[in-house]
Amino acid sequence: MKKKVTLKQLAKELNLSISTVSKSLKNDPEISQKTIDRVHELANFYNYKPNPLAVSLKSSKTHTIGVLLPDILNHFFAKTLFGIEQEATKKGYKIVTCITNESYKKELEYVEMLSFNSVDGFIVALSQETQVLDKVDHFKDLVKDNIPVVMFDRVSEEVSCDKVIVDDKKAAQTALQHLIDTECKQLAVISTIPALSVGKLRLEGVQDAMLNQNGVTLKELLIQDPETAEYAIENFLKENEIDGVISLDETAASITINMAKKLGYNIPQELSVIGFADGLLSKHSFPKLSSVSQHAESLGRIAVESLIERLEHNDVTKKYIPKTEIVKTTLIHRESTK
Amino acid sequence: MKKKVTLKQLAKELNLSISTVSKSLKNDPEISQKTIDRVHELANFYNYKPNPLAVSLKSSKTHTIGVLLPDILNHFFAKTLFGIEQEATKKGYKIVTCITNESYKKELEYVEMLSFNSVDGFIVALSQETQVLDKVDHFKDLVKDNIPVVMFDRVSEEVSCDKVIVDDKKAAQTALQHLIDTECKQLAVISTIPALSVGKLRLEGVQDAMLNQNGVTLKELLIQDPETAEYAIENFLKENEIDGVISLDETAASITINMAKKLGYNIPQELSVIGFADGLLSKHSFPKLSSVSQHAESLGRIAVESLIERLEHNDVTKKYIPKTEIVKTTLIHRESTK
DNA sequence: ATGAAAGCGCTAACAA
DNA sequence: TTGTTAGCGCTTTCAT
Repeated sequence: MKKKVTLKQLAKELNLSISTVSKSLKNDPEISQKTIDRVHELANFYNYKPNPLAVSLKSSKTHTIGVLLPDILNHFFAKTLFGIEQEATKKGYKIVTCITNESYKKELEYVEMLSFNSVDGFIVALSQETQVLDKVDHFKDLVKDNIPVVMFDRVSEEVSCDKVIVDDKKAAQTALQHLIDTECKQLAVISTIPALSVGKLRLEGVQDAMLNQNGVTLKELLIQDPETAEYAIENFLKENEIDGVISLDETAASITINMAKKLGYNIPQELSVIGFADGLLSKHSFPKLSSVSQHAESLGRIAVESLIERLEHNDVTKKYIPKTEIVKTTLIHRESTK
Repeated sequence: MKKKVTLKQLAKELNLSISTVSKSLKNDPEISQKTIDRVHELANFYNYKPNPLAVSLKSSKTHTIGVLLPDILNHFFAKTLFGIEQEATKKGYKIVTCITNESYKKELEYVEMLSFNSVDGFIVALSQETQVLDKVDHFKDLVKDNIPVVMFDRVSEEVSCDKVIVDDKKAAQTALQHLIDTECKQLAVISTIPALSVGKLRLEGVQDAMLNQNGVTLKELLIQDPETAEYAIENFLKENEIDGVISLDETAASITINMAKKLGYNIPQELSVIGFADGLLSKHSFPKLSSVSQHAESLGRIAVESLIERLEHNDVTKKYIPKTEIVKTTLIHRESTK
């Protein structure tokens, strides 16, 4: 850690007291312009910057945000992190990034570690295990202690905090409708994330969209263990006559395309595929995947905005009313649908 | 930021002085066992944890590492971050992640921002712009100020610090040899990263490997602007008779496979493709890409180990001798080569 | 065996 | 207009 000029040294060199220097640096009107100028000159000369540790210790603010991500190798969360980092930097905040690796225990540990004087607030996407076990007391505690939390994408109903989500249900409906509009009749929905909140919502959306359809059938393939996805999808395609697939996650989408090609399907003429994907796979698959974009970067940006809003303008006298922002999805028509 | 029990409060409740409590918590032998026990009991009861800000202010150590990454959307760096985060957490360090977005200016700003009392050391992969401009004074300054820096993957010769790299040159040779061993005669090397240090090394490796070959030809396609890659590669494949491609980066590899299929090539029977790739694309392409794995996670882990070694055991009396670790690559034979 | 006091660098109420 | 002082929470030296 680099040691630098302190107020003390400036004060000594200028024959002033520390507090005068401190005030001058803030252009306090009770200091004479002449002194202010002298101080600024020397401060610039030494490239003085206040020691953030001391400022934090004094003010009980770290200007740091704790970011909890389930999986950085997932392109969606990588994009999200990108958005978070950009926006946080722009607003003068640092971020401490923690990767929970889908583990409840790690998530808990990180929250405990950071909540003690390390960060001003949290931005979180819940780990899979946390969602499955539905144990969110660690976040409830934060809220109780008045530490702002913003959840995004993978959220929990039970925690009363700001949330930023995508309208997964509606997006799934739109995607399914797109298949139907392009003359697909024998549909299938494939998911490798049936346990996640977003996975459930998307599935619901698909099921809802089927309610008012005539002459269209829907089969479901829900895969619990992603390791077995390739095998499961290949078999599924062999054993069922399908002309349109909606994949609820990027892995499912990518494997579906590849297996379909392997089995000799012509895409999209014989089989349309549409997927939820914000990643590279949709762009680099062949044919390129038509997909529902979740605007990951925006999600991250908005999460930061909400958090900083709470951090800097939270009126303690008022009742805390959590708000949920819903980011619109976009249907991107590429080459895998008609 | 959560406020918690302080030494002061414990001291008051126990009718002891602050310093006695502090010492007890450290099991200082000059304190009676009885007192030590009393203190520990109350401390546990309140789940006391020392305020990291105060400790840092006092010790001039933050136990935080600044991580500078050019691009988090690049799967290689995401993996690298994963390794860094894991190892750092294991060793009790936090990381502050900054994404330079391949920009020299952002890199410079981040270094300035973090080097003042925010982090103990840096782990860096240089931004593309920094490498192109070859402006690395900001890192030289850090080294001069005795702030440990570890560079990985994208490194600079001019900065005398620890480095962790992959033997890109040798890896490229091995990859090319693999093509030759499997009867490819009309080779091509394709790159979308000719400006990066790693891009250059890999190209050199390929060129070197050609020196002793008979009856084998090599064509080169170096693409400066990734946006044009698709078009460039498609044309290149149309206009040249090629039976083996080595792609120096994942984008090139993925596009090559897709364009080749589009043009009706049978992979790997008519055209073998091997690439540098640590990402999803190699696993999700079809056929699956044979590739050189760079062991991104290990790279990250080793970088953290080196840095912490410097941080905690650096003997200031000794001369600083920077060391470079070379991580072995592995050839992963999947389906795109014979 | 325990405690007082100084100091890390800063802010801010109060004094001069 | 400038300076003194106390305090944020902790460590550590030096009394007691």
